[in-house]
Amino acid sequence: MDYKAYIAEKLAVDGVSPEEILESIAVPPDPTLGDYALPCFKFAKILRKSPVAIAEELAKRYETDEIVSSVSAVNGYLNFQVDRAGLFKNFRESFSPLLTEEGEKAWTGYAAREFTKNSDMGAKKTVCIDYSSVNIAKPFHIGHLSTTVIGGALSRIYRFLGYNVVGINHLGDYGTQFGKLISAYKRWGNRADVEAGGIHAINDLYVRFNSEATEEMEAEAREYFRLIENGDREANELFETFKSITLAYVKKIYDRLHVTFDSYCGESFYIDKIPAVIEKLEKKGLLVESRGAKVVDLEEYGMPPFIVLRSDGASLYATRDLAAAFYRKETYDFDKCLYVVAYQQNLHFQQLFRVIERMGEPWAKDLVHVAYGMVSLEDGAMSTRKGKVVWLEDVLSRSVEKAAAILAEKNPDLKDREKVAEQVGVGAVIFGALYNNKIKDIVFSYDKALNFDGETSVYVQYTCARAASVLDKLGGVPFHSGEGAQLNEREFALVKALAEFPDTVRAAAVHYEPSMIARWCMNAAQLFNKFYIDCRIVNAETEELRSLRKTLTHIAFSTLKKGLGLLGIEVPKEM
RNA sequence: GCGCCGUUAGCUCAAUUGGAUAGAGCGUUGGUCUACGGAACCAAAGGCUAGGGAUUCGAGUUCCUUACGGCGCACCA
Repeated sequence: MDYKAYIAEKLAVDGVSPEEILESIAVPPDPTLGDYALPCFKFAKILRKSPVAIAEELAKRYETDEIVSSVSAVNGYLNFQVDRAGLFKNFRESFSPLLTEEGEKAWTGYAAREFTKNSDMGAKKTVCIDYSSVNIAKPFHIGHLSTTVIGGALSRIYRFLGYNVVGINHLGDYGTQFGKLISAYKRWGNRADVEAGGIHAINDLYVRFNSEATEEMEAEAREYFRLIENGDREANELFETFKSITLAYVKKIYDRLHVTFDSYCGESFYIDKIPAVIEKLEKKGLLVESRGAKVVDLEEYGMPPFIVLRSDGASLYATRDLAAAFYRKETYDFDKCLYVVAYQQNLHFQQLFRVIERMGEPWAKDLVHVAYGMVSLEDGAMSTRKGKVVWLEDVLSRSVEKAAAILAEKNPDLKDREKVAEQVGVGAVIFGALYNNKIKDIVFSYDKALNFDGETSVYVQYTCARAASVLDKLGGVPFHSGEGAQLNEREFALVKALAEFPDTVRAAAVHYEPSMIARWCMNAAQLFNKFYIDCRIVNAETEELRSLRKTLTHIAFSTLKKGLGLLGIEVPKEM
């Protein structure tokens, strides 16, 4: 039920289009004013009457019914009160798949009726999401968290909306740093140490190379990189070893964060696809020589030139991104391609998109840089070389340890304690990374990352555990039919918040902003707790009330669980 | 120097396309347990939305400007 559309349909203002009326309908800040409102100020000029008079006149003309129960004019606003029984009926109807099916099946049914129809989103459209994009031979530090969890959340959100999602991990697997690594390995490393020490042993070799490198060693590194490129067997075997160690390592982290990828095509994958792109650029006459390099001029956009080939003829990161964009368009025929990369690279992506636009590709408009803020430490920027770095695995394990300790104290008899500690501890880290607008910079501190108080996933999970516990006790109580329900303030507020779930999911997708879902979870959980404190559920005064509240509790539990699930956070039944 | 982004309560942050009295959490102070999980709930205090100007019936939100902070600006990724 779209209340705004329903209200707008019954309103007519001379000289104002129905669309404009619909667009103007808003939600009042204070629910006691009404559920929806039409500000009449902008009509004043057209009608040459005061907004107050217009609102009063419209109020007089509007006929209330079983859907909109009352209308009032207040200070130039036309306020509408929705009939509560009717609201509950609609609410119950839209969430009905959750009452008849279980688990994923229920949500498939829900998505089919809520998202797929009457919408230009979803259905059969493909969205590519480039995120996480780890570097081979480098451990996962706290700076990689945002792209991974934002990208992971967007993947789930778009999939829920009915899109075909292609998650791409654009591996950093190409460049002279791998020559350096091989050089360092040959100098100081051996197979046994690397296999035992894993990714950190490899990283140590790389760090050592950088701190001790001489002219001669640099030359050697360049030679090793050349060997990799030319297909030298030993060099490539070594590289593959480093790659497989890295992938096995990040896989464990991805499992804990609940993110998955459909493609691990990294930079090296695009090397042989570069010539075709260069040719295309040349055909369009876009490639010009400047200071020995081949560039695309972007002066008309007020941007520095986009360097395609270095003066020695080698490709750059940007070249590979260009080739990757074409490859993805050809392979997946995406409707949208997202790059979840820190705002540091704003200019790079603006340039990339403009170059593709200048090449005459209409899909240039479908490329989106989903930029997010940077992470620093309390004493300044992170630096791998100076050892000023926070590894994600340490953050996760400390958070899980803390969760385990609290569980041991609060719920010593809990079964699956380890599993629950993992869900709570990892959840808190993910939620912390997704709760604020993504563009905000983050100063990392363990205090904040491991915070379980206040606006955290732990609060939402606890809310769910309470709800689940109540639902257990309600066993055979049937769900409410939806007819003639009387709602008190607490119930009404909760219903309204839960009913906003689909709009929130859509908005999160439109704005590429998972925090909107995190905020929704928090708000809904708060309202559930208020409801829970004030309203008896198991021992409700009447059968009717008991089934009404069970229905509310069930939908609240399921939706909160789904909301957190979209963010990559699991919900234990008990904690 | 040029460009992009940010600045909201003591702290960390919210605030649909411009809408009514700018909201949460943490911290502080004071309350609520013989009802379903106190990791909870209720209440109080706390604001010239960085400064100035403009547009508008109306601006935290749009435009201009200043300050402060972050990021970027030719062969790194």
